[in-house]
This record gives sequence, structure tokens and C-alpha cells, in this order.
Amino acid sequence: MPASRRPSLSPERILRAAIKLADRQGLDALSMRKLATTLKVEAMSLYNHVASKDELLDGMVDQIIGEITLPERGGDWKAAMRTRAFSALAVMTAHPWAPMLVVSRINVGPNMLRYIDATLGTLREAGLSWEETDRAWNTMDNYIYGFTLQQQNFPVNPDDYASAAASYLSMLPADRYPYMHEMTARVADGSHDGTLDFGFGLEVILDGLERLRKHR
Amino acid sequence: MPASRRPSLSPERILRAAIKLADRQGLDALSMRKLATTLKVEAMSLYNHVASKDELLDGMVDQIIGEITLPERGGDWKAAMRTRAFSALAVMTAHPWAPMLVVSRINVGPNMLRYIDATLGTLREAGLSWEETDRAWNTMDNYIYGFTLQQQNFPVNPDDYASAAASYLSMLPADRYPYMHEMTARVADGSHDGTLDFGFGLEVILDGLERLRKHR
DNA sequence: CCGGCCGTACTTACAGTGTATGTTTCAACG
DNA sequence: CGTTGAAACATACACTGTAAGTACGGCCGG
Repeated sequence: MPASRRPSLSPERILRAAIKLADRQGLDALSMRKLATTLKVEAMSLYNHVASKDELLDGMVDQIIGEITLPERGGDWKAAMRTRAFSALAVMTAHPWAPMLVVSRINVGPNMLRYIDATLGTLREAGLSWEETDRAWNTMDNYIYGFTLQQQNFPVNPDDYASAAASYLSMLPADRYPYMHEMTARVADGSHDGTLDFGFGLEVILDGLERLRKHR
Repeated sequence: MPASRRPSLSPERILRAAIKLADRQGLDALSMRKLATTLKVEAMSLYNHVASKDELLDGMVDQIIGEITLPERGGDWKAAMRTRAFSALAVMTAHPWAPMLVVSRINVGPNMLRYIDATLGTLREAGLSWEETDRAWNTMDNYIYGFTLQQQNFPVNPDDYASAAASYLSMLPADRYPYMHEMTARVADGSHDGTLDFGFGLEVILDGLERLRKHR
């Protein structure tokens, strides 16, 4: 492989640039033209290396799925699932465009397959039946994707949430929406930290699964 | 030209047409021009009644959220949450474009607020603290939205799943993806019905929440 | 009865999208 | 050398949301 070939582009370089662009400017800003300009190239040149924008998006998803640390085998399955889930959360937080893409398309890239296989393996080795393994995996992942999506358009950053809640109060008349009103009021006055809590739901699910496992 | 000229359009008529179009042709097919055509009108005429496409999408979401049956107050909170969740599932299934819109934007329409308020109320009256109520609601809804999104692009309809699984097997070499391979093989030979199961995860979550409630 | 008003619908136009198609360029090989 | 073939470029098409300007027709004050 000679060093000074002409091609300045490659699928990998395009993929990296696409992820960087989406990280910085959001998924909406990721157009073939904008992506091309960041690579100092014309839009159509990209098509010599990627078949379509959809294929590019698939590649982006598989790439970042590869960043998730796989669950450890052979130890405590709950700890393994916890690690996996928080790692997924971290990756999705670092790439806010990712959850939307993950849930809006079918992904069968090698990293995705490896990720799923490791998860199934951990659950199966923990003693769940095939059916339970399938259901348990789906339950956890539905929650993870649901949470990361919700987090992605959480109105403000956590520090500003109390003051933001105060401004929402006027939209929530206490007579029509009593519970939302009080909840928001409590966030505003600081007696309830309305910030999203990934761990709560995760522990609820893990506990539920453990009971199911022991109960057989 | 027919006589009853003037107000051939109205926000409600546009909203209904938009929902019908999205139901039949998918969200991608919902463009202002196509929508206008179904109403026998030009695209720009719609803007006399809706401010923007985004506003229209918000309206669509709030409309179908209104179709969800609210949780009953005063009875068994688990039963109420179950009913609510399955009703939400049914609505999202009837309008496959909905979950994507719900999670990709902030929604504060009247139906959405009523829906959330009723949910918070039920949980609060069941004895959860404000903090627990907030967390519990989020946990359930993250799961619901995650599930309905996953269901939306489930590869095939349940009847064909076994035969489809057989054709996937070749993409899942047993040495690299042993657990996915076996899971898929079991779906193919009928010893595991790989169909998605909404109830499983829901019960896991409800059980987890109940334990939390009793434990205080 | 008539003239003006004003909301509704229409027309045109613009900047942007993904990508099909055709042309140019240039390093590497026979 | 000249030839080849891939990579980059240029043009074009059918779409998108929507800003801006125009034409129409039913209502109300004179």
C-alpha cells in the first residue's frame, strides 16, 4: 500500500467527520454538503466511499455502540447490567444524536451484534430462561433508550432547572393541573430536585428481574 | 366553483387530515404540499391556520395523547397504571408515527398536561413521595416510549417472525454471536416466540415500584 | 344599493435537502 | 510512454419548509 496515493477520503475519515459534526452541531446540521465542506470536498465525492446517507448513519450508530463497555461475564449479573447500562447512558450523552438514530432504524452492525450477544449471554448465564432473557434484555434497553431520548430534550441544564420551573408555574394552573403544579412548585422552591435520575428506574427493573430469577 | 366558498379550511380539519395522512403513509409522507393536496388546496393556504409545521406536529401529538384513557383514581394504583400503559400502547400502535414525535420534542398541550397530571395524581395518592412519584412516572413512561419505538420498526409482523428468523440465522455465525444465534434458532424452530411482550417489562416495573412503596 | 375592508386562498420564489448522471483529473501500471 | 480506472468535481432534478406578494369574494357601514 503506497503512501502517497491521491484519495484524500476514506469511509473511516468520513465516518469520523460525520460523528464530529453531529456531536458539535446536531443531527439536523449533518447534511452531505456540510459534511463534505468540513472535509474540503464536494458533496458527491462522499458517494465514492459511502453508498448513501442512510448507510452513513448506520455506520455512525455502530461506531458509537462500539464505545459501550460490554457486560462482564461470570460475575454478579446485576453489577454487569448496571455497568453496561451506565456506560450506554454515558455514550448516548456524549453523542446526543445517537438514541434517536438507534430507535428509528434497524441496526445490525458488528458492534451492535456483539453488544447484544454479550448482554444475552450475561442474562442467560445468570440463570434466566431464553424467553426471560429475551424479555429482560428488551425491558432494560427500552428503558435505556427511553431515558436517553427524554434526557436529550430535557428543557434546561440541571443547574437552571429550579429557576426554569418557576417560570413554568404560570402555565400550570393549580385548579386544572394540581399535581403538576405542586410538583413544579417543589422544584422551583428547591424541596424537590426534579433532575432526571437514571439509576432509580434501572434499580427498579433490576430488582424486578432478580425476584423473577429467584422465584423459580 | 361551489357556493359555500369561504372557510374551507380550519385548524381542526387540517389536524385531522394530517393525522390521517401520517397514519396511512407514514410521517415521512407528511409534507405541507401533500397535506394540502389531500385538502384540495395549495400548500401555503395551510399557513393561514397553522403557524408552522412544527406547531402542526405538536397539535397532532396532543390530539392522539387525548385518546389515551386516563388512569382511574381512588382504586388499585397498579391496575390504574396498567390500564393507562396498555391504552398508551394501543394508541401508539394505531398511530405509529406518534412515539417518535413524542420523544423528539417537548409537548405541553392541554391533553398532555392532563395526562401527566392524572398519572402523577394516581401515584401520589397511592402513597409515593413527590420524589418517588416523579421517578416512578418517568420510569414507566421511558419504558412505554422505548417499547413503542422498538415495536414500530420491528422487522416483520409476528406471524412471519419464525420464518424471518430462519433467514437471519446466516448473518449470525454461532462462533461469533453464540447467544444471538441460539436465540434466533429457537425463534426459527418455534421453541421460543420472539414476539415483543409489553406486559413483561411493565409488570417488572410495577412490582419494583410496589416493593418500594411497601418498604417505607 | 354600493364601496371598501379584510381574511382566505393562490402564486411565486428562495435556500436547502439527497442523490442520479456525466465529466474531468491524475497516480500507477503495462 | 500511453492506457486505465478510481476519485473528485459539476450539473441537474425532484423534493422540502416557508417568506412575500397578489387576487378574490363575502361581510358591513354608508
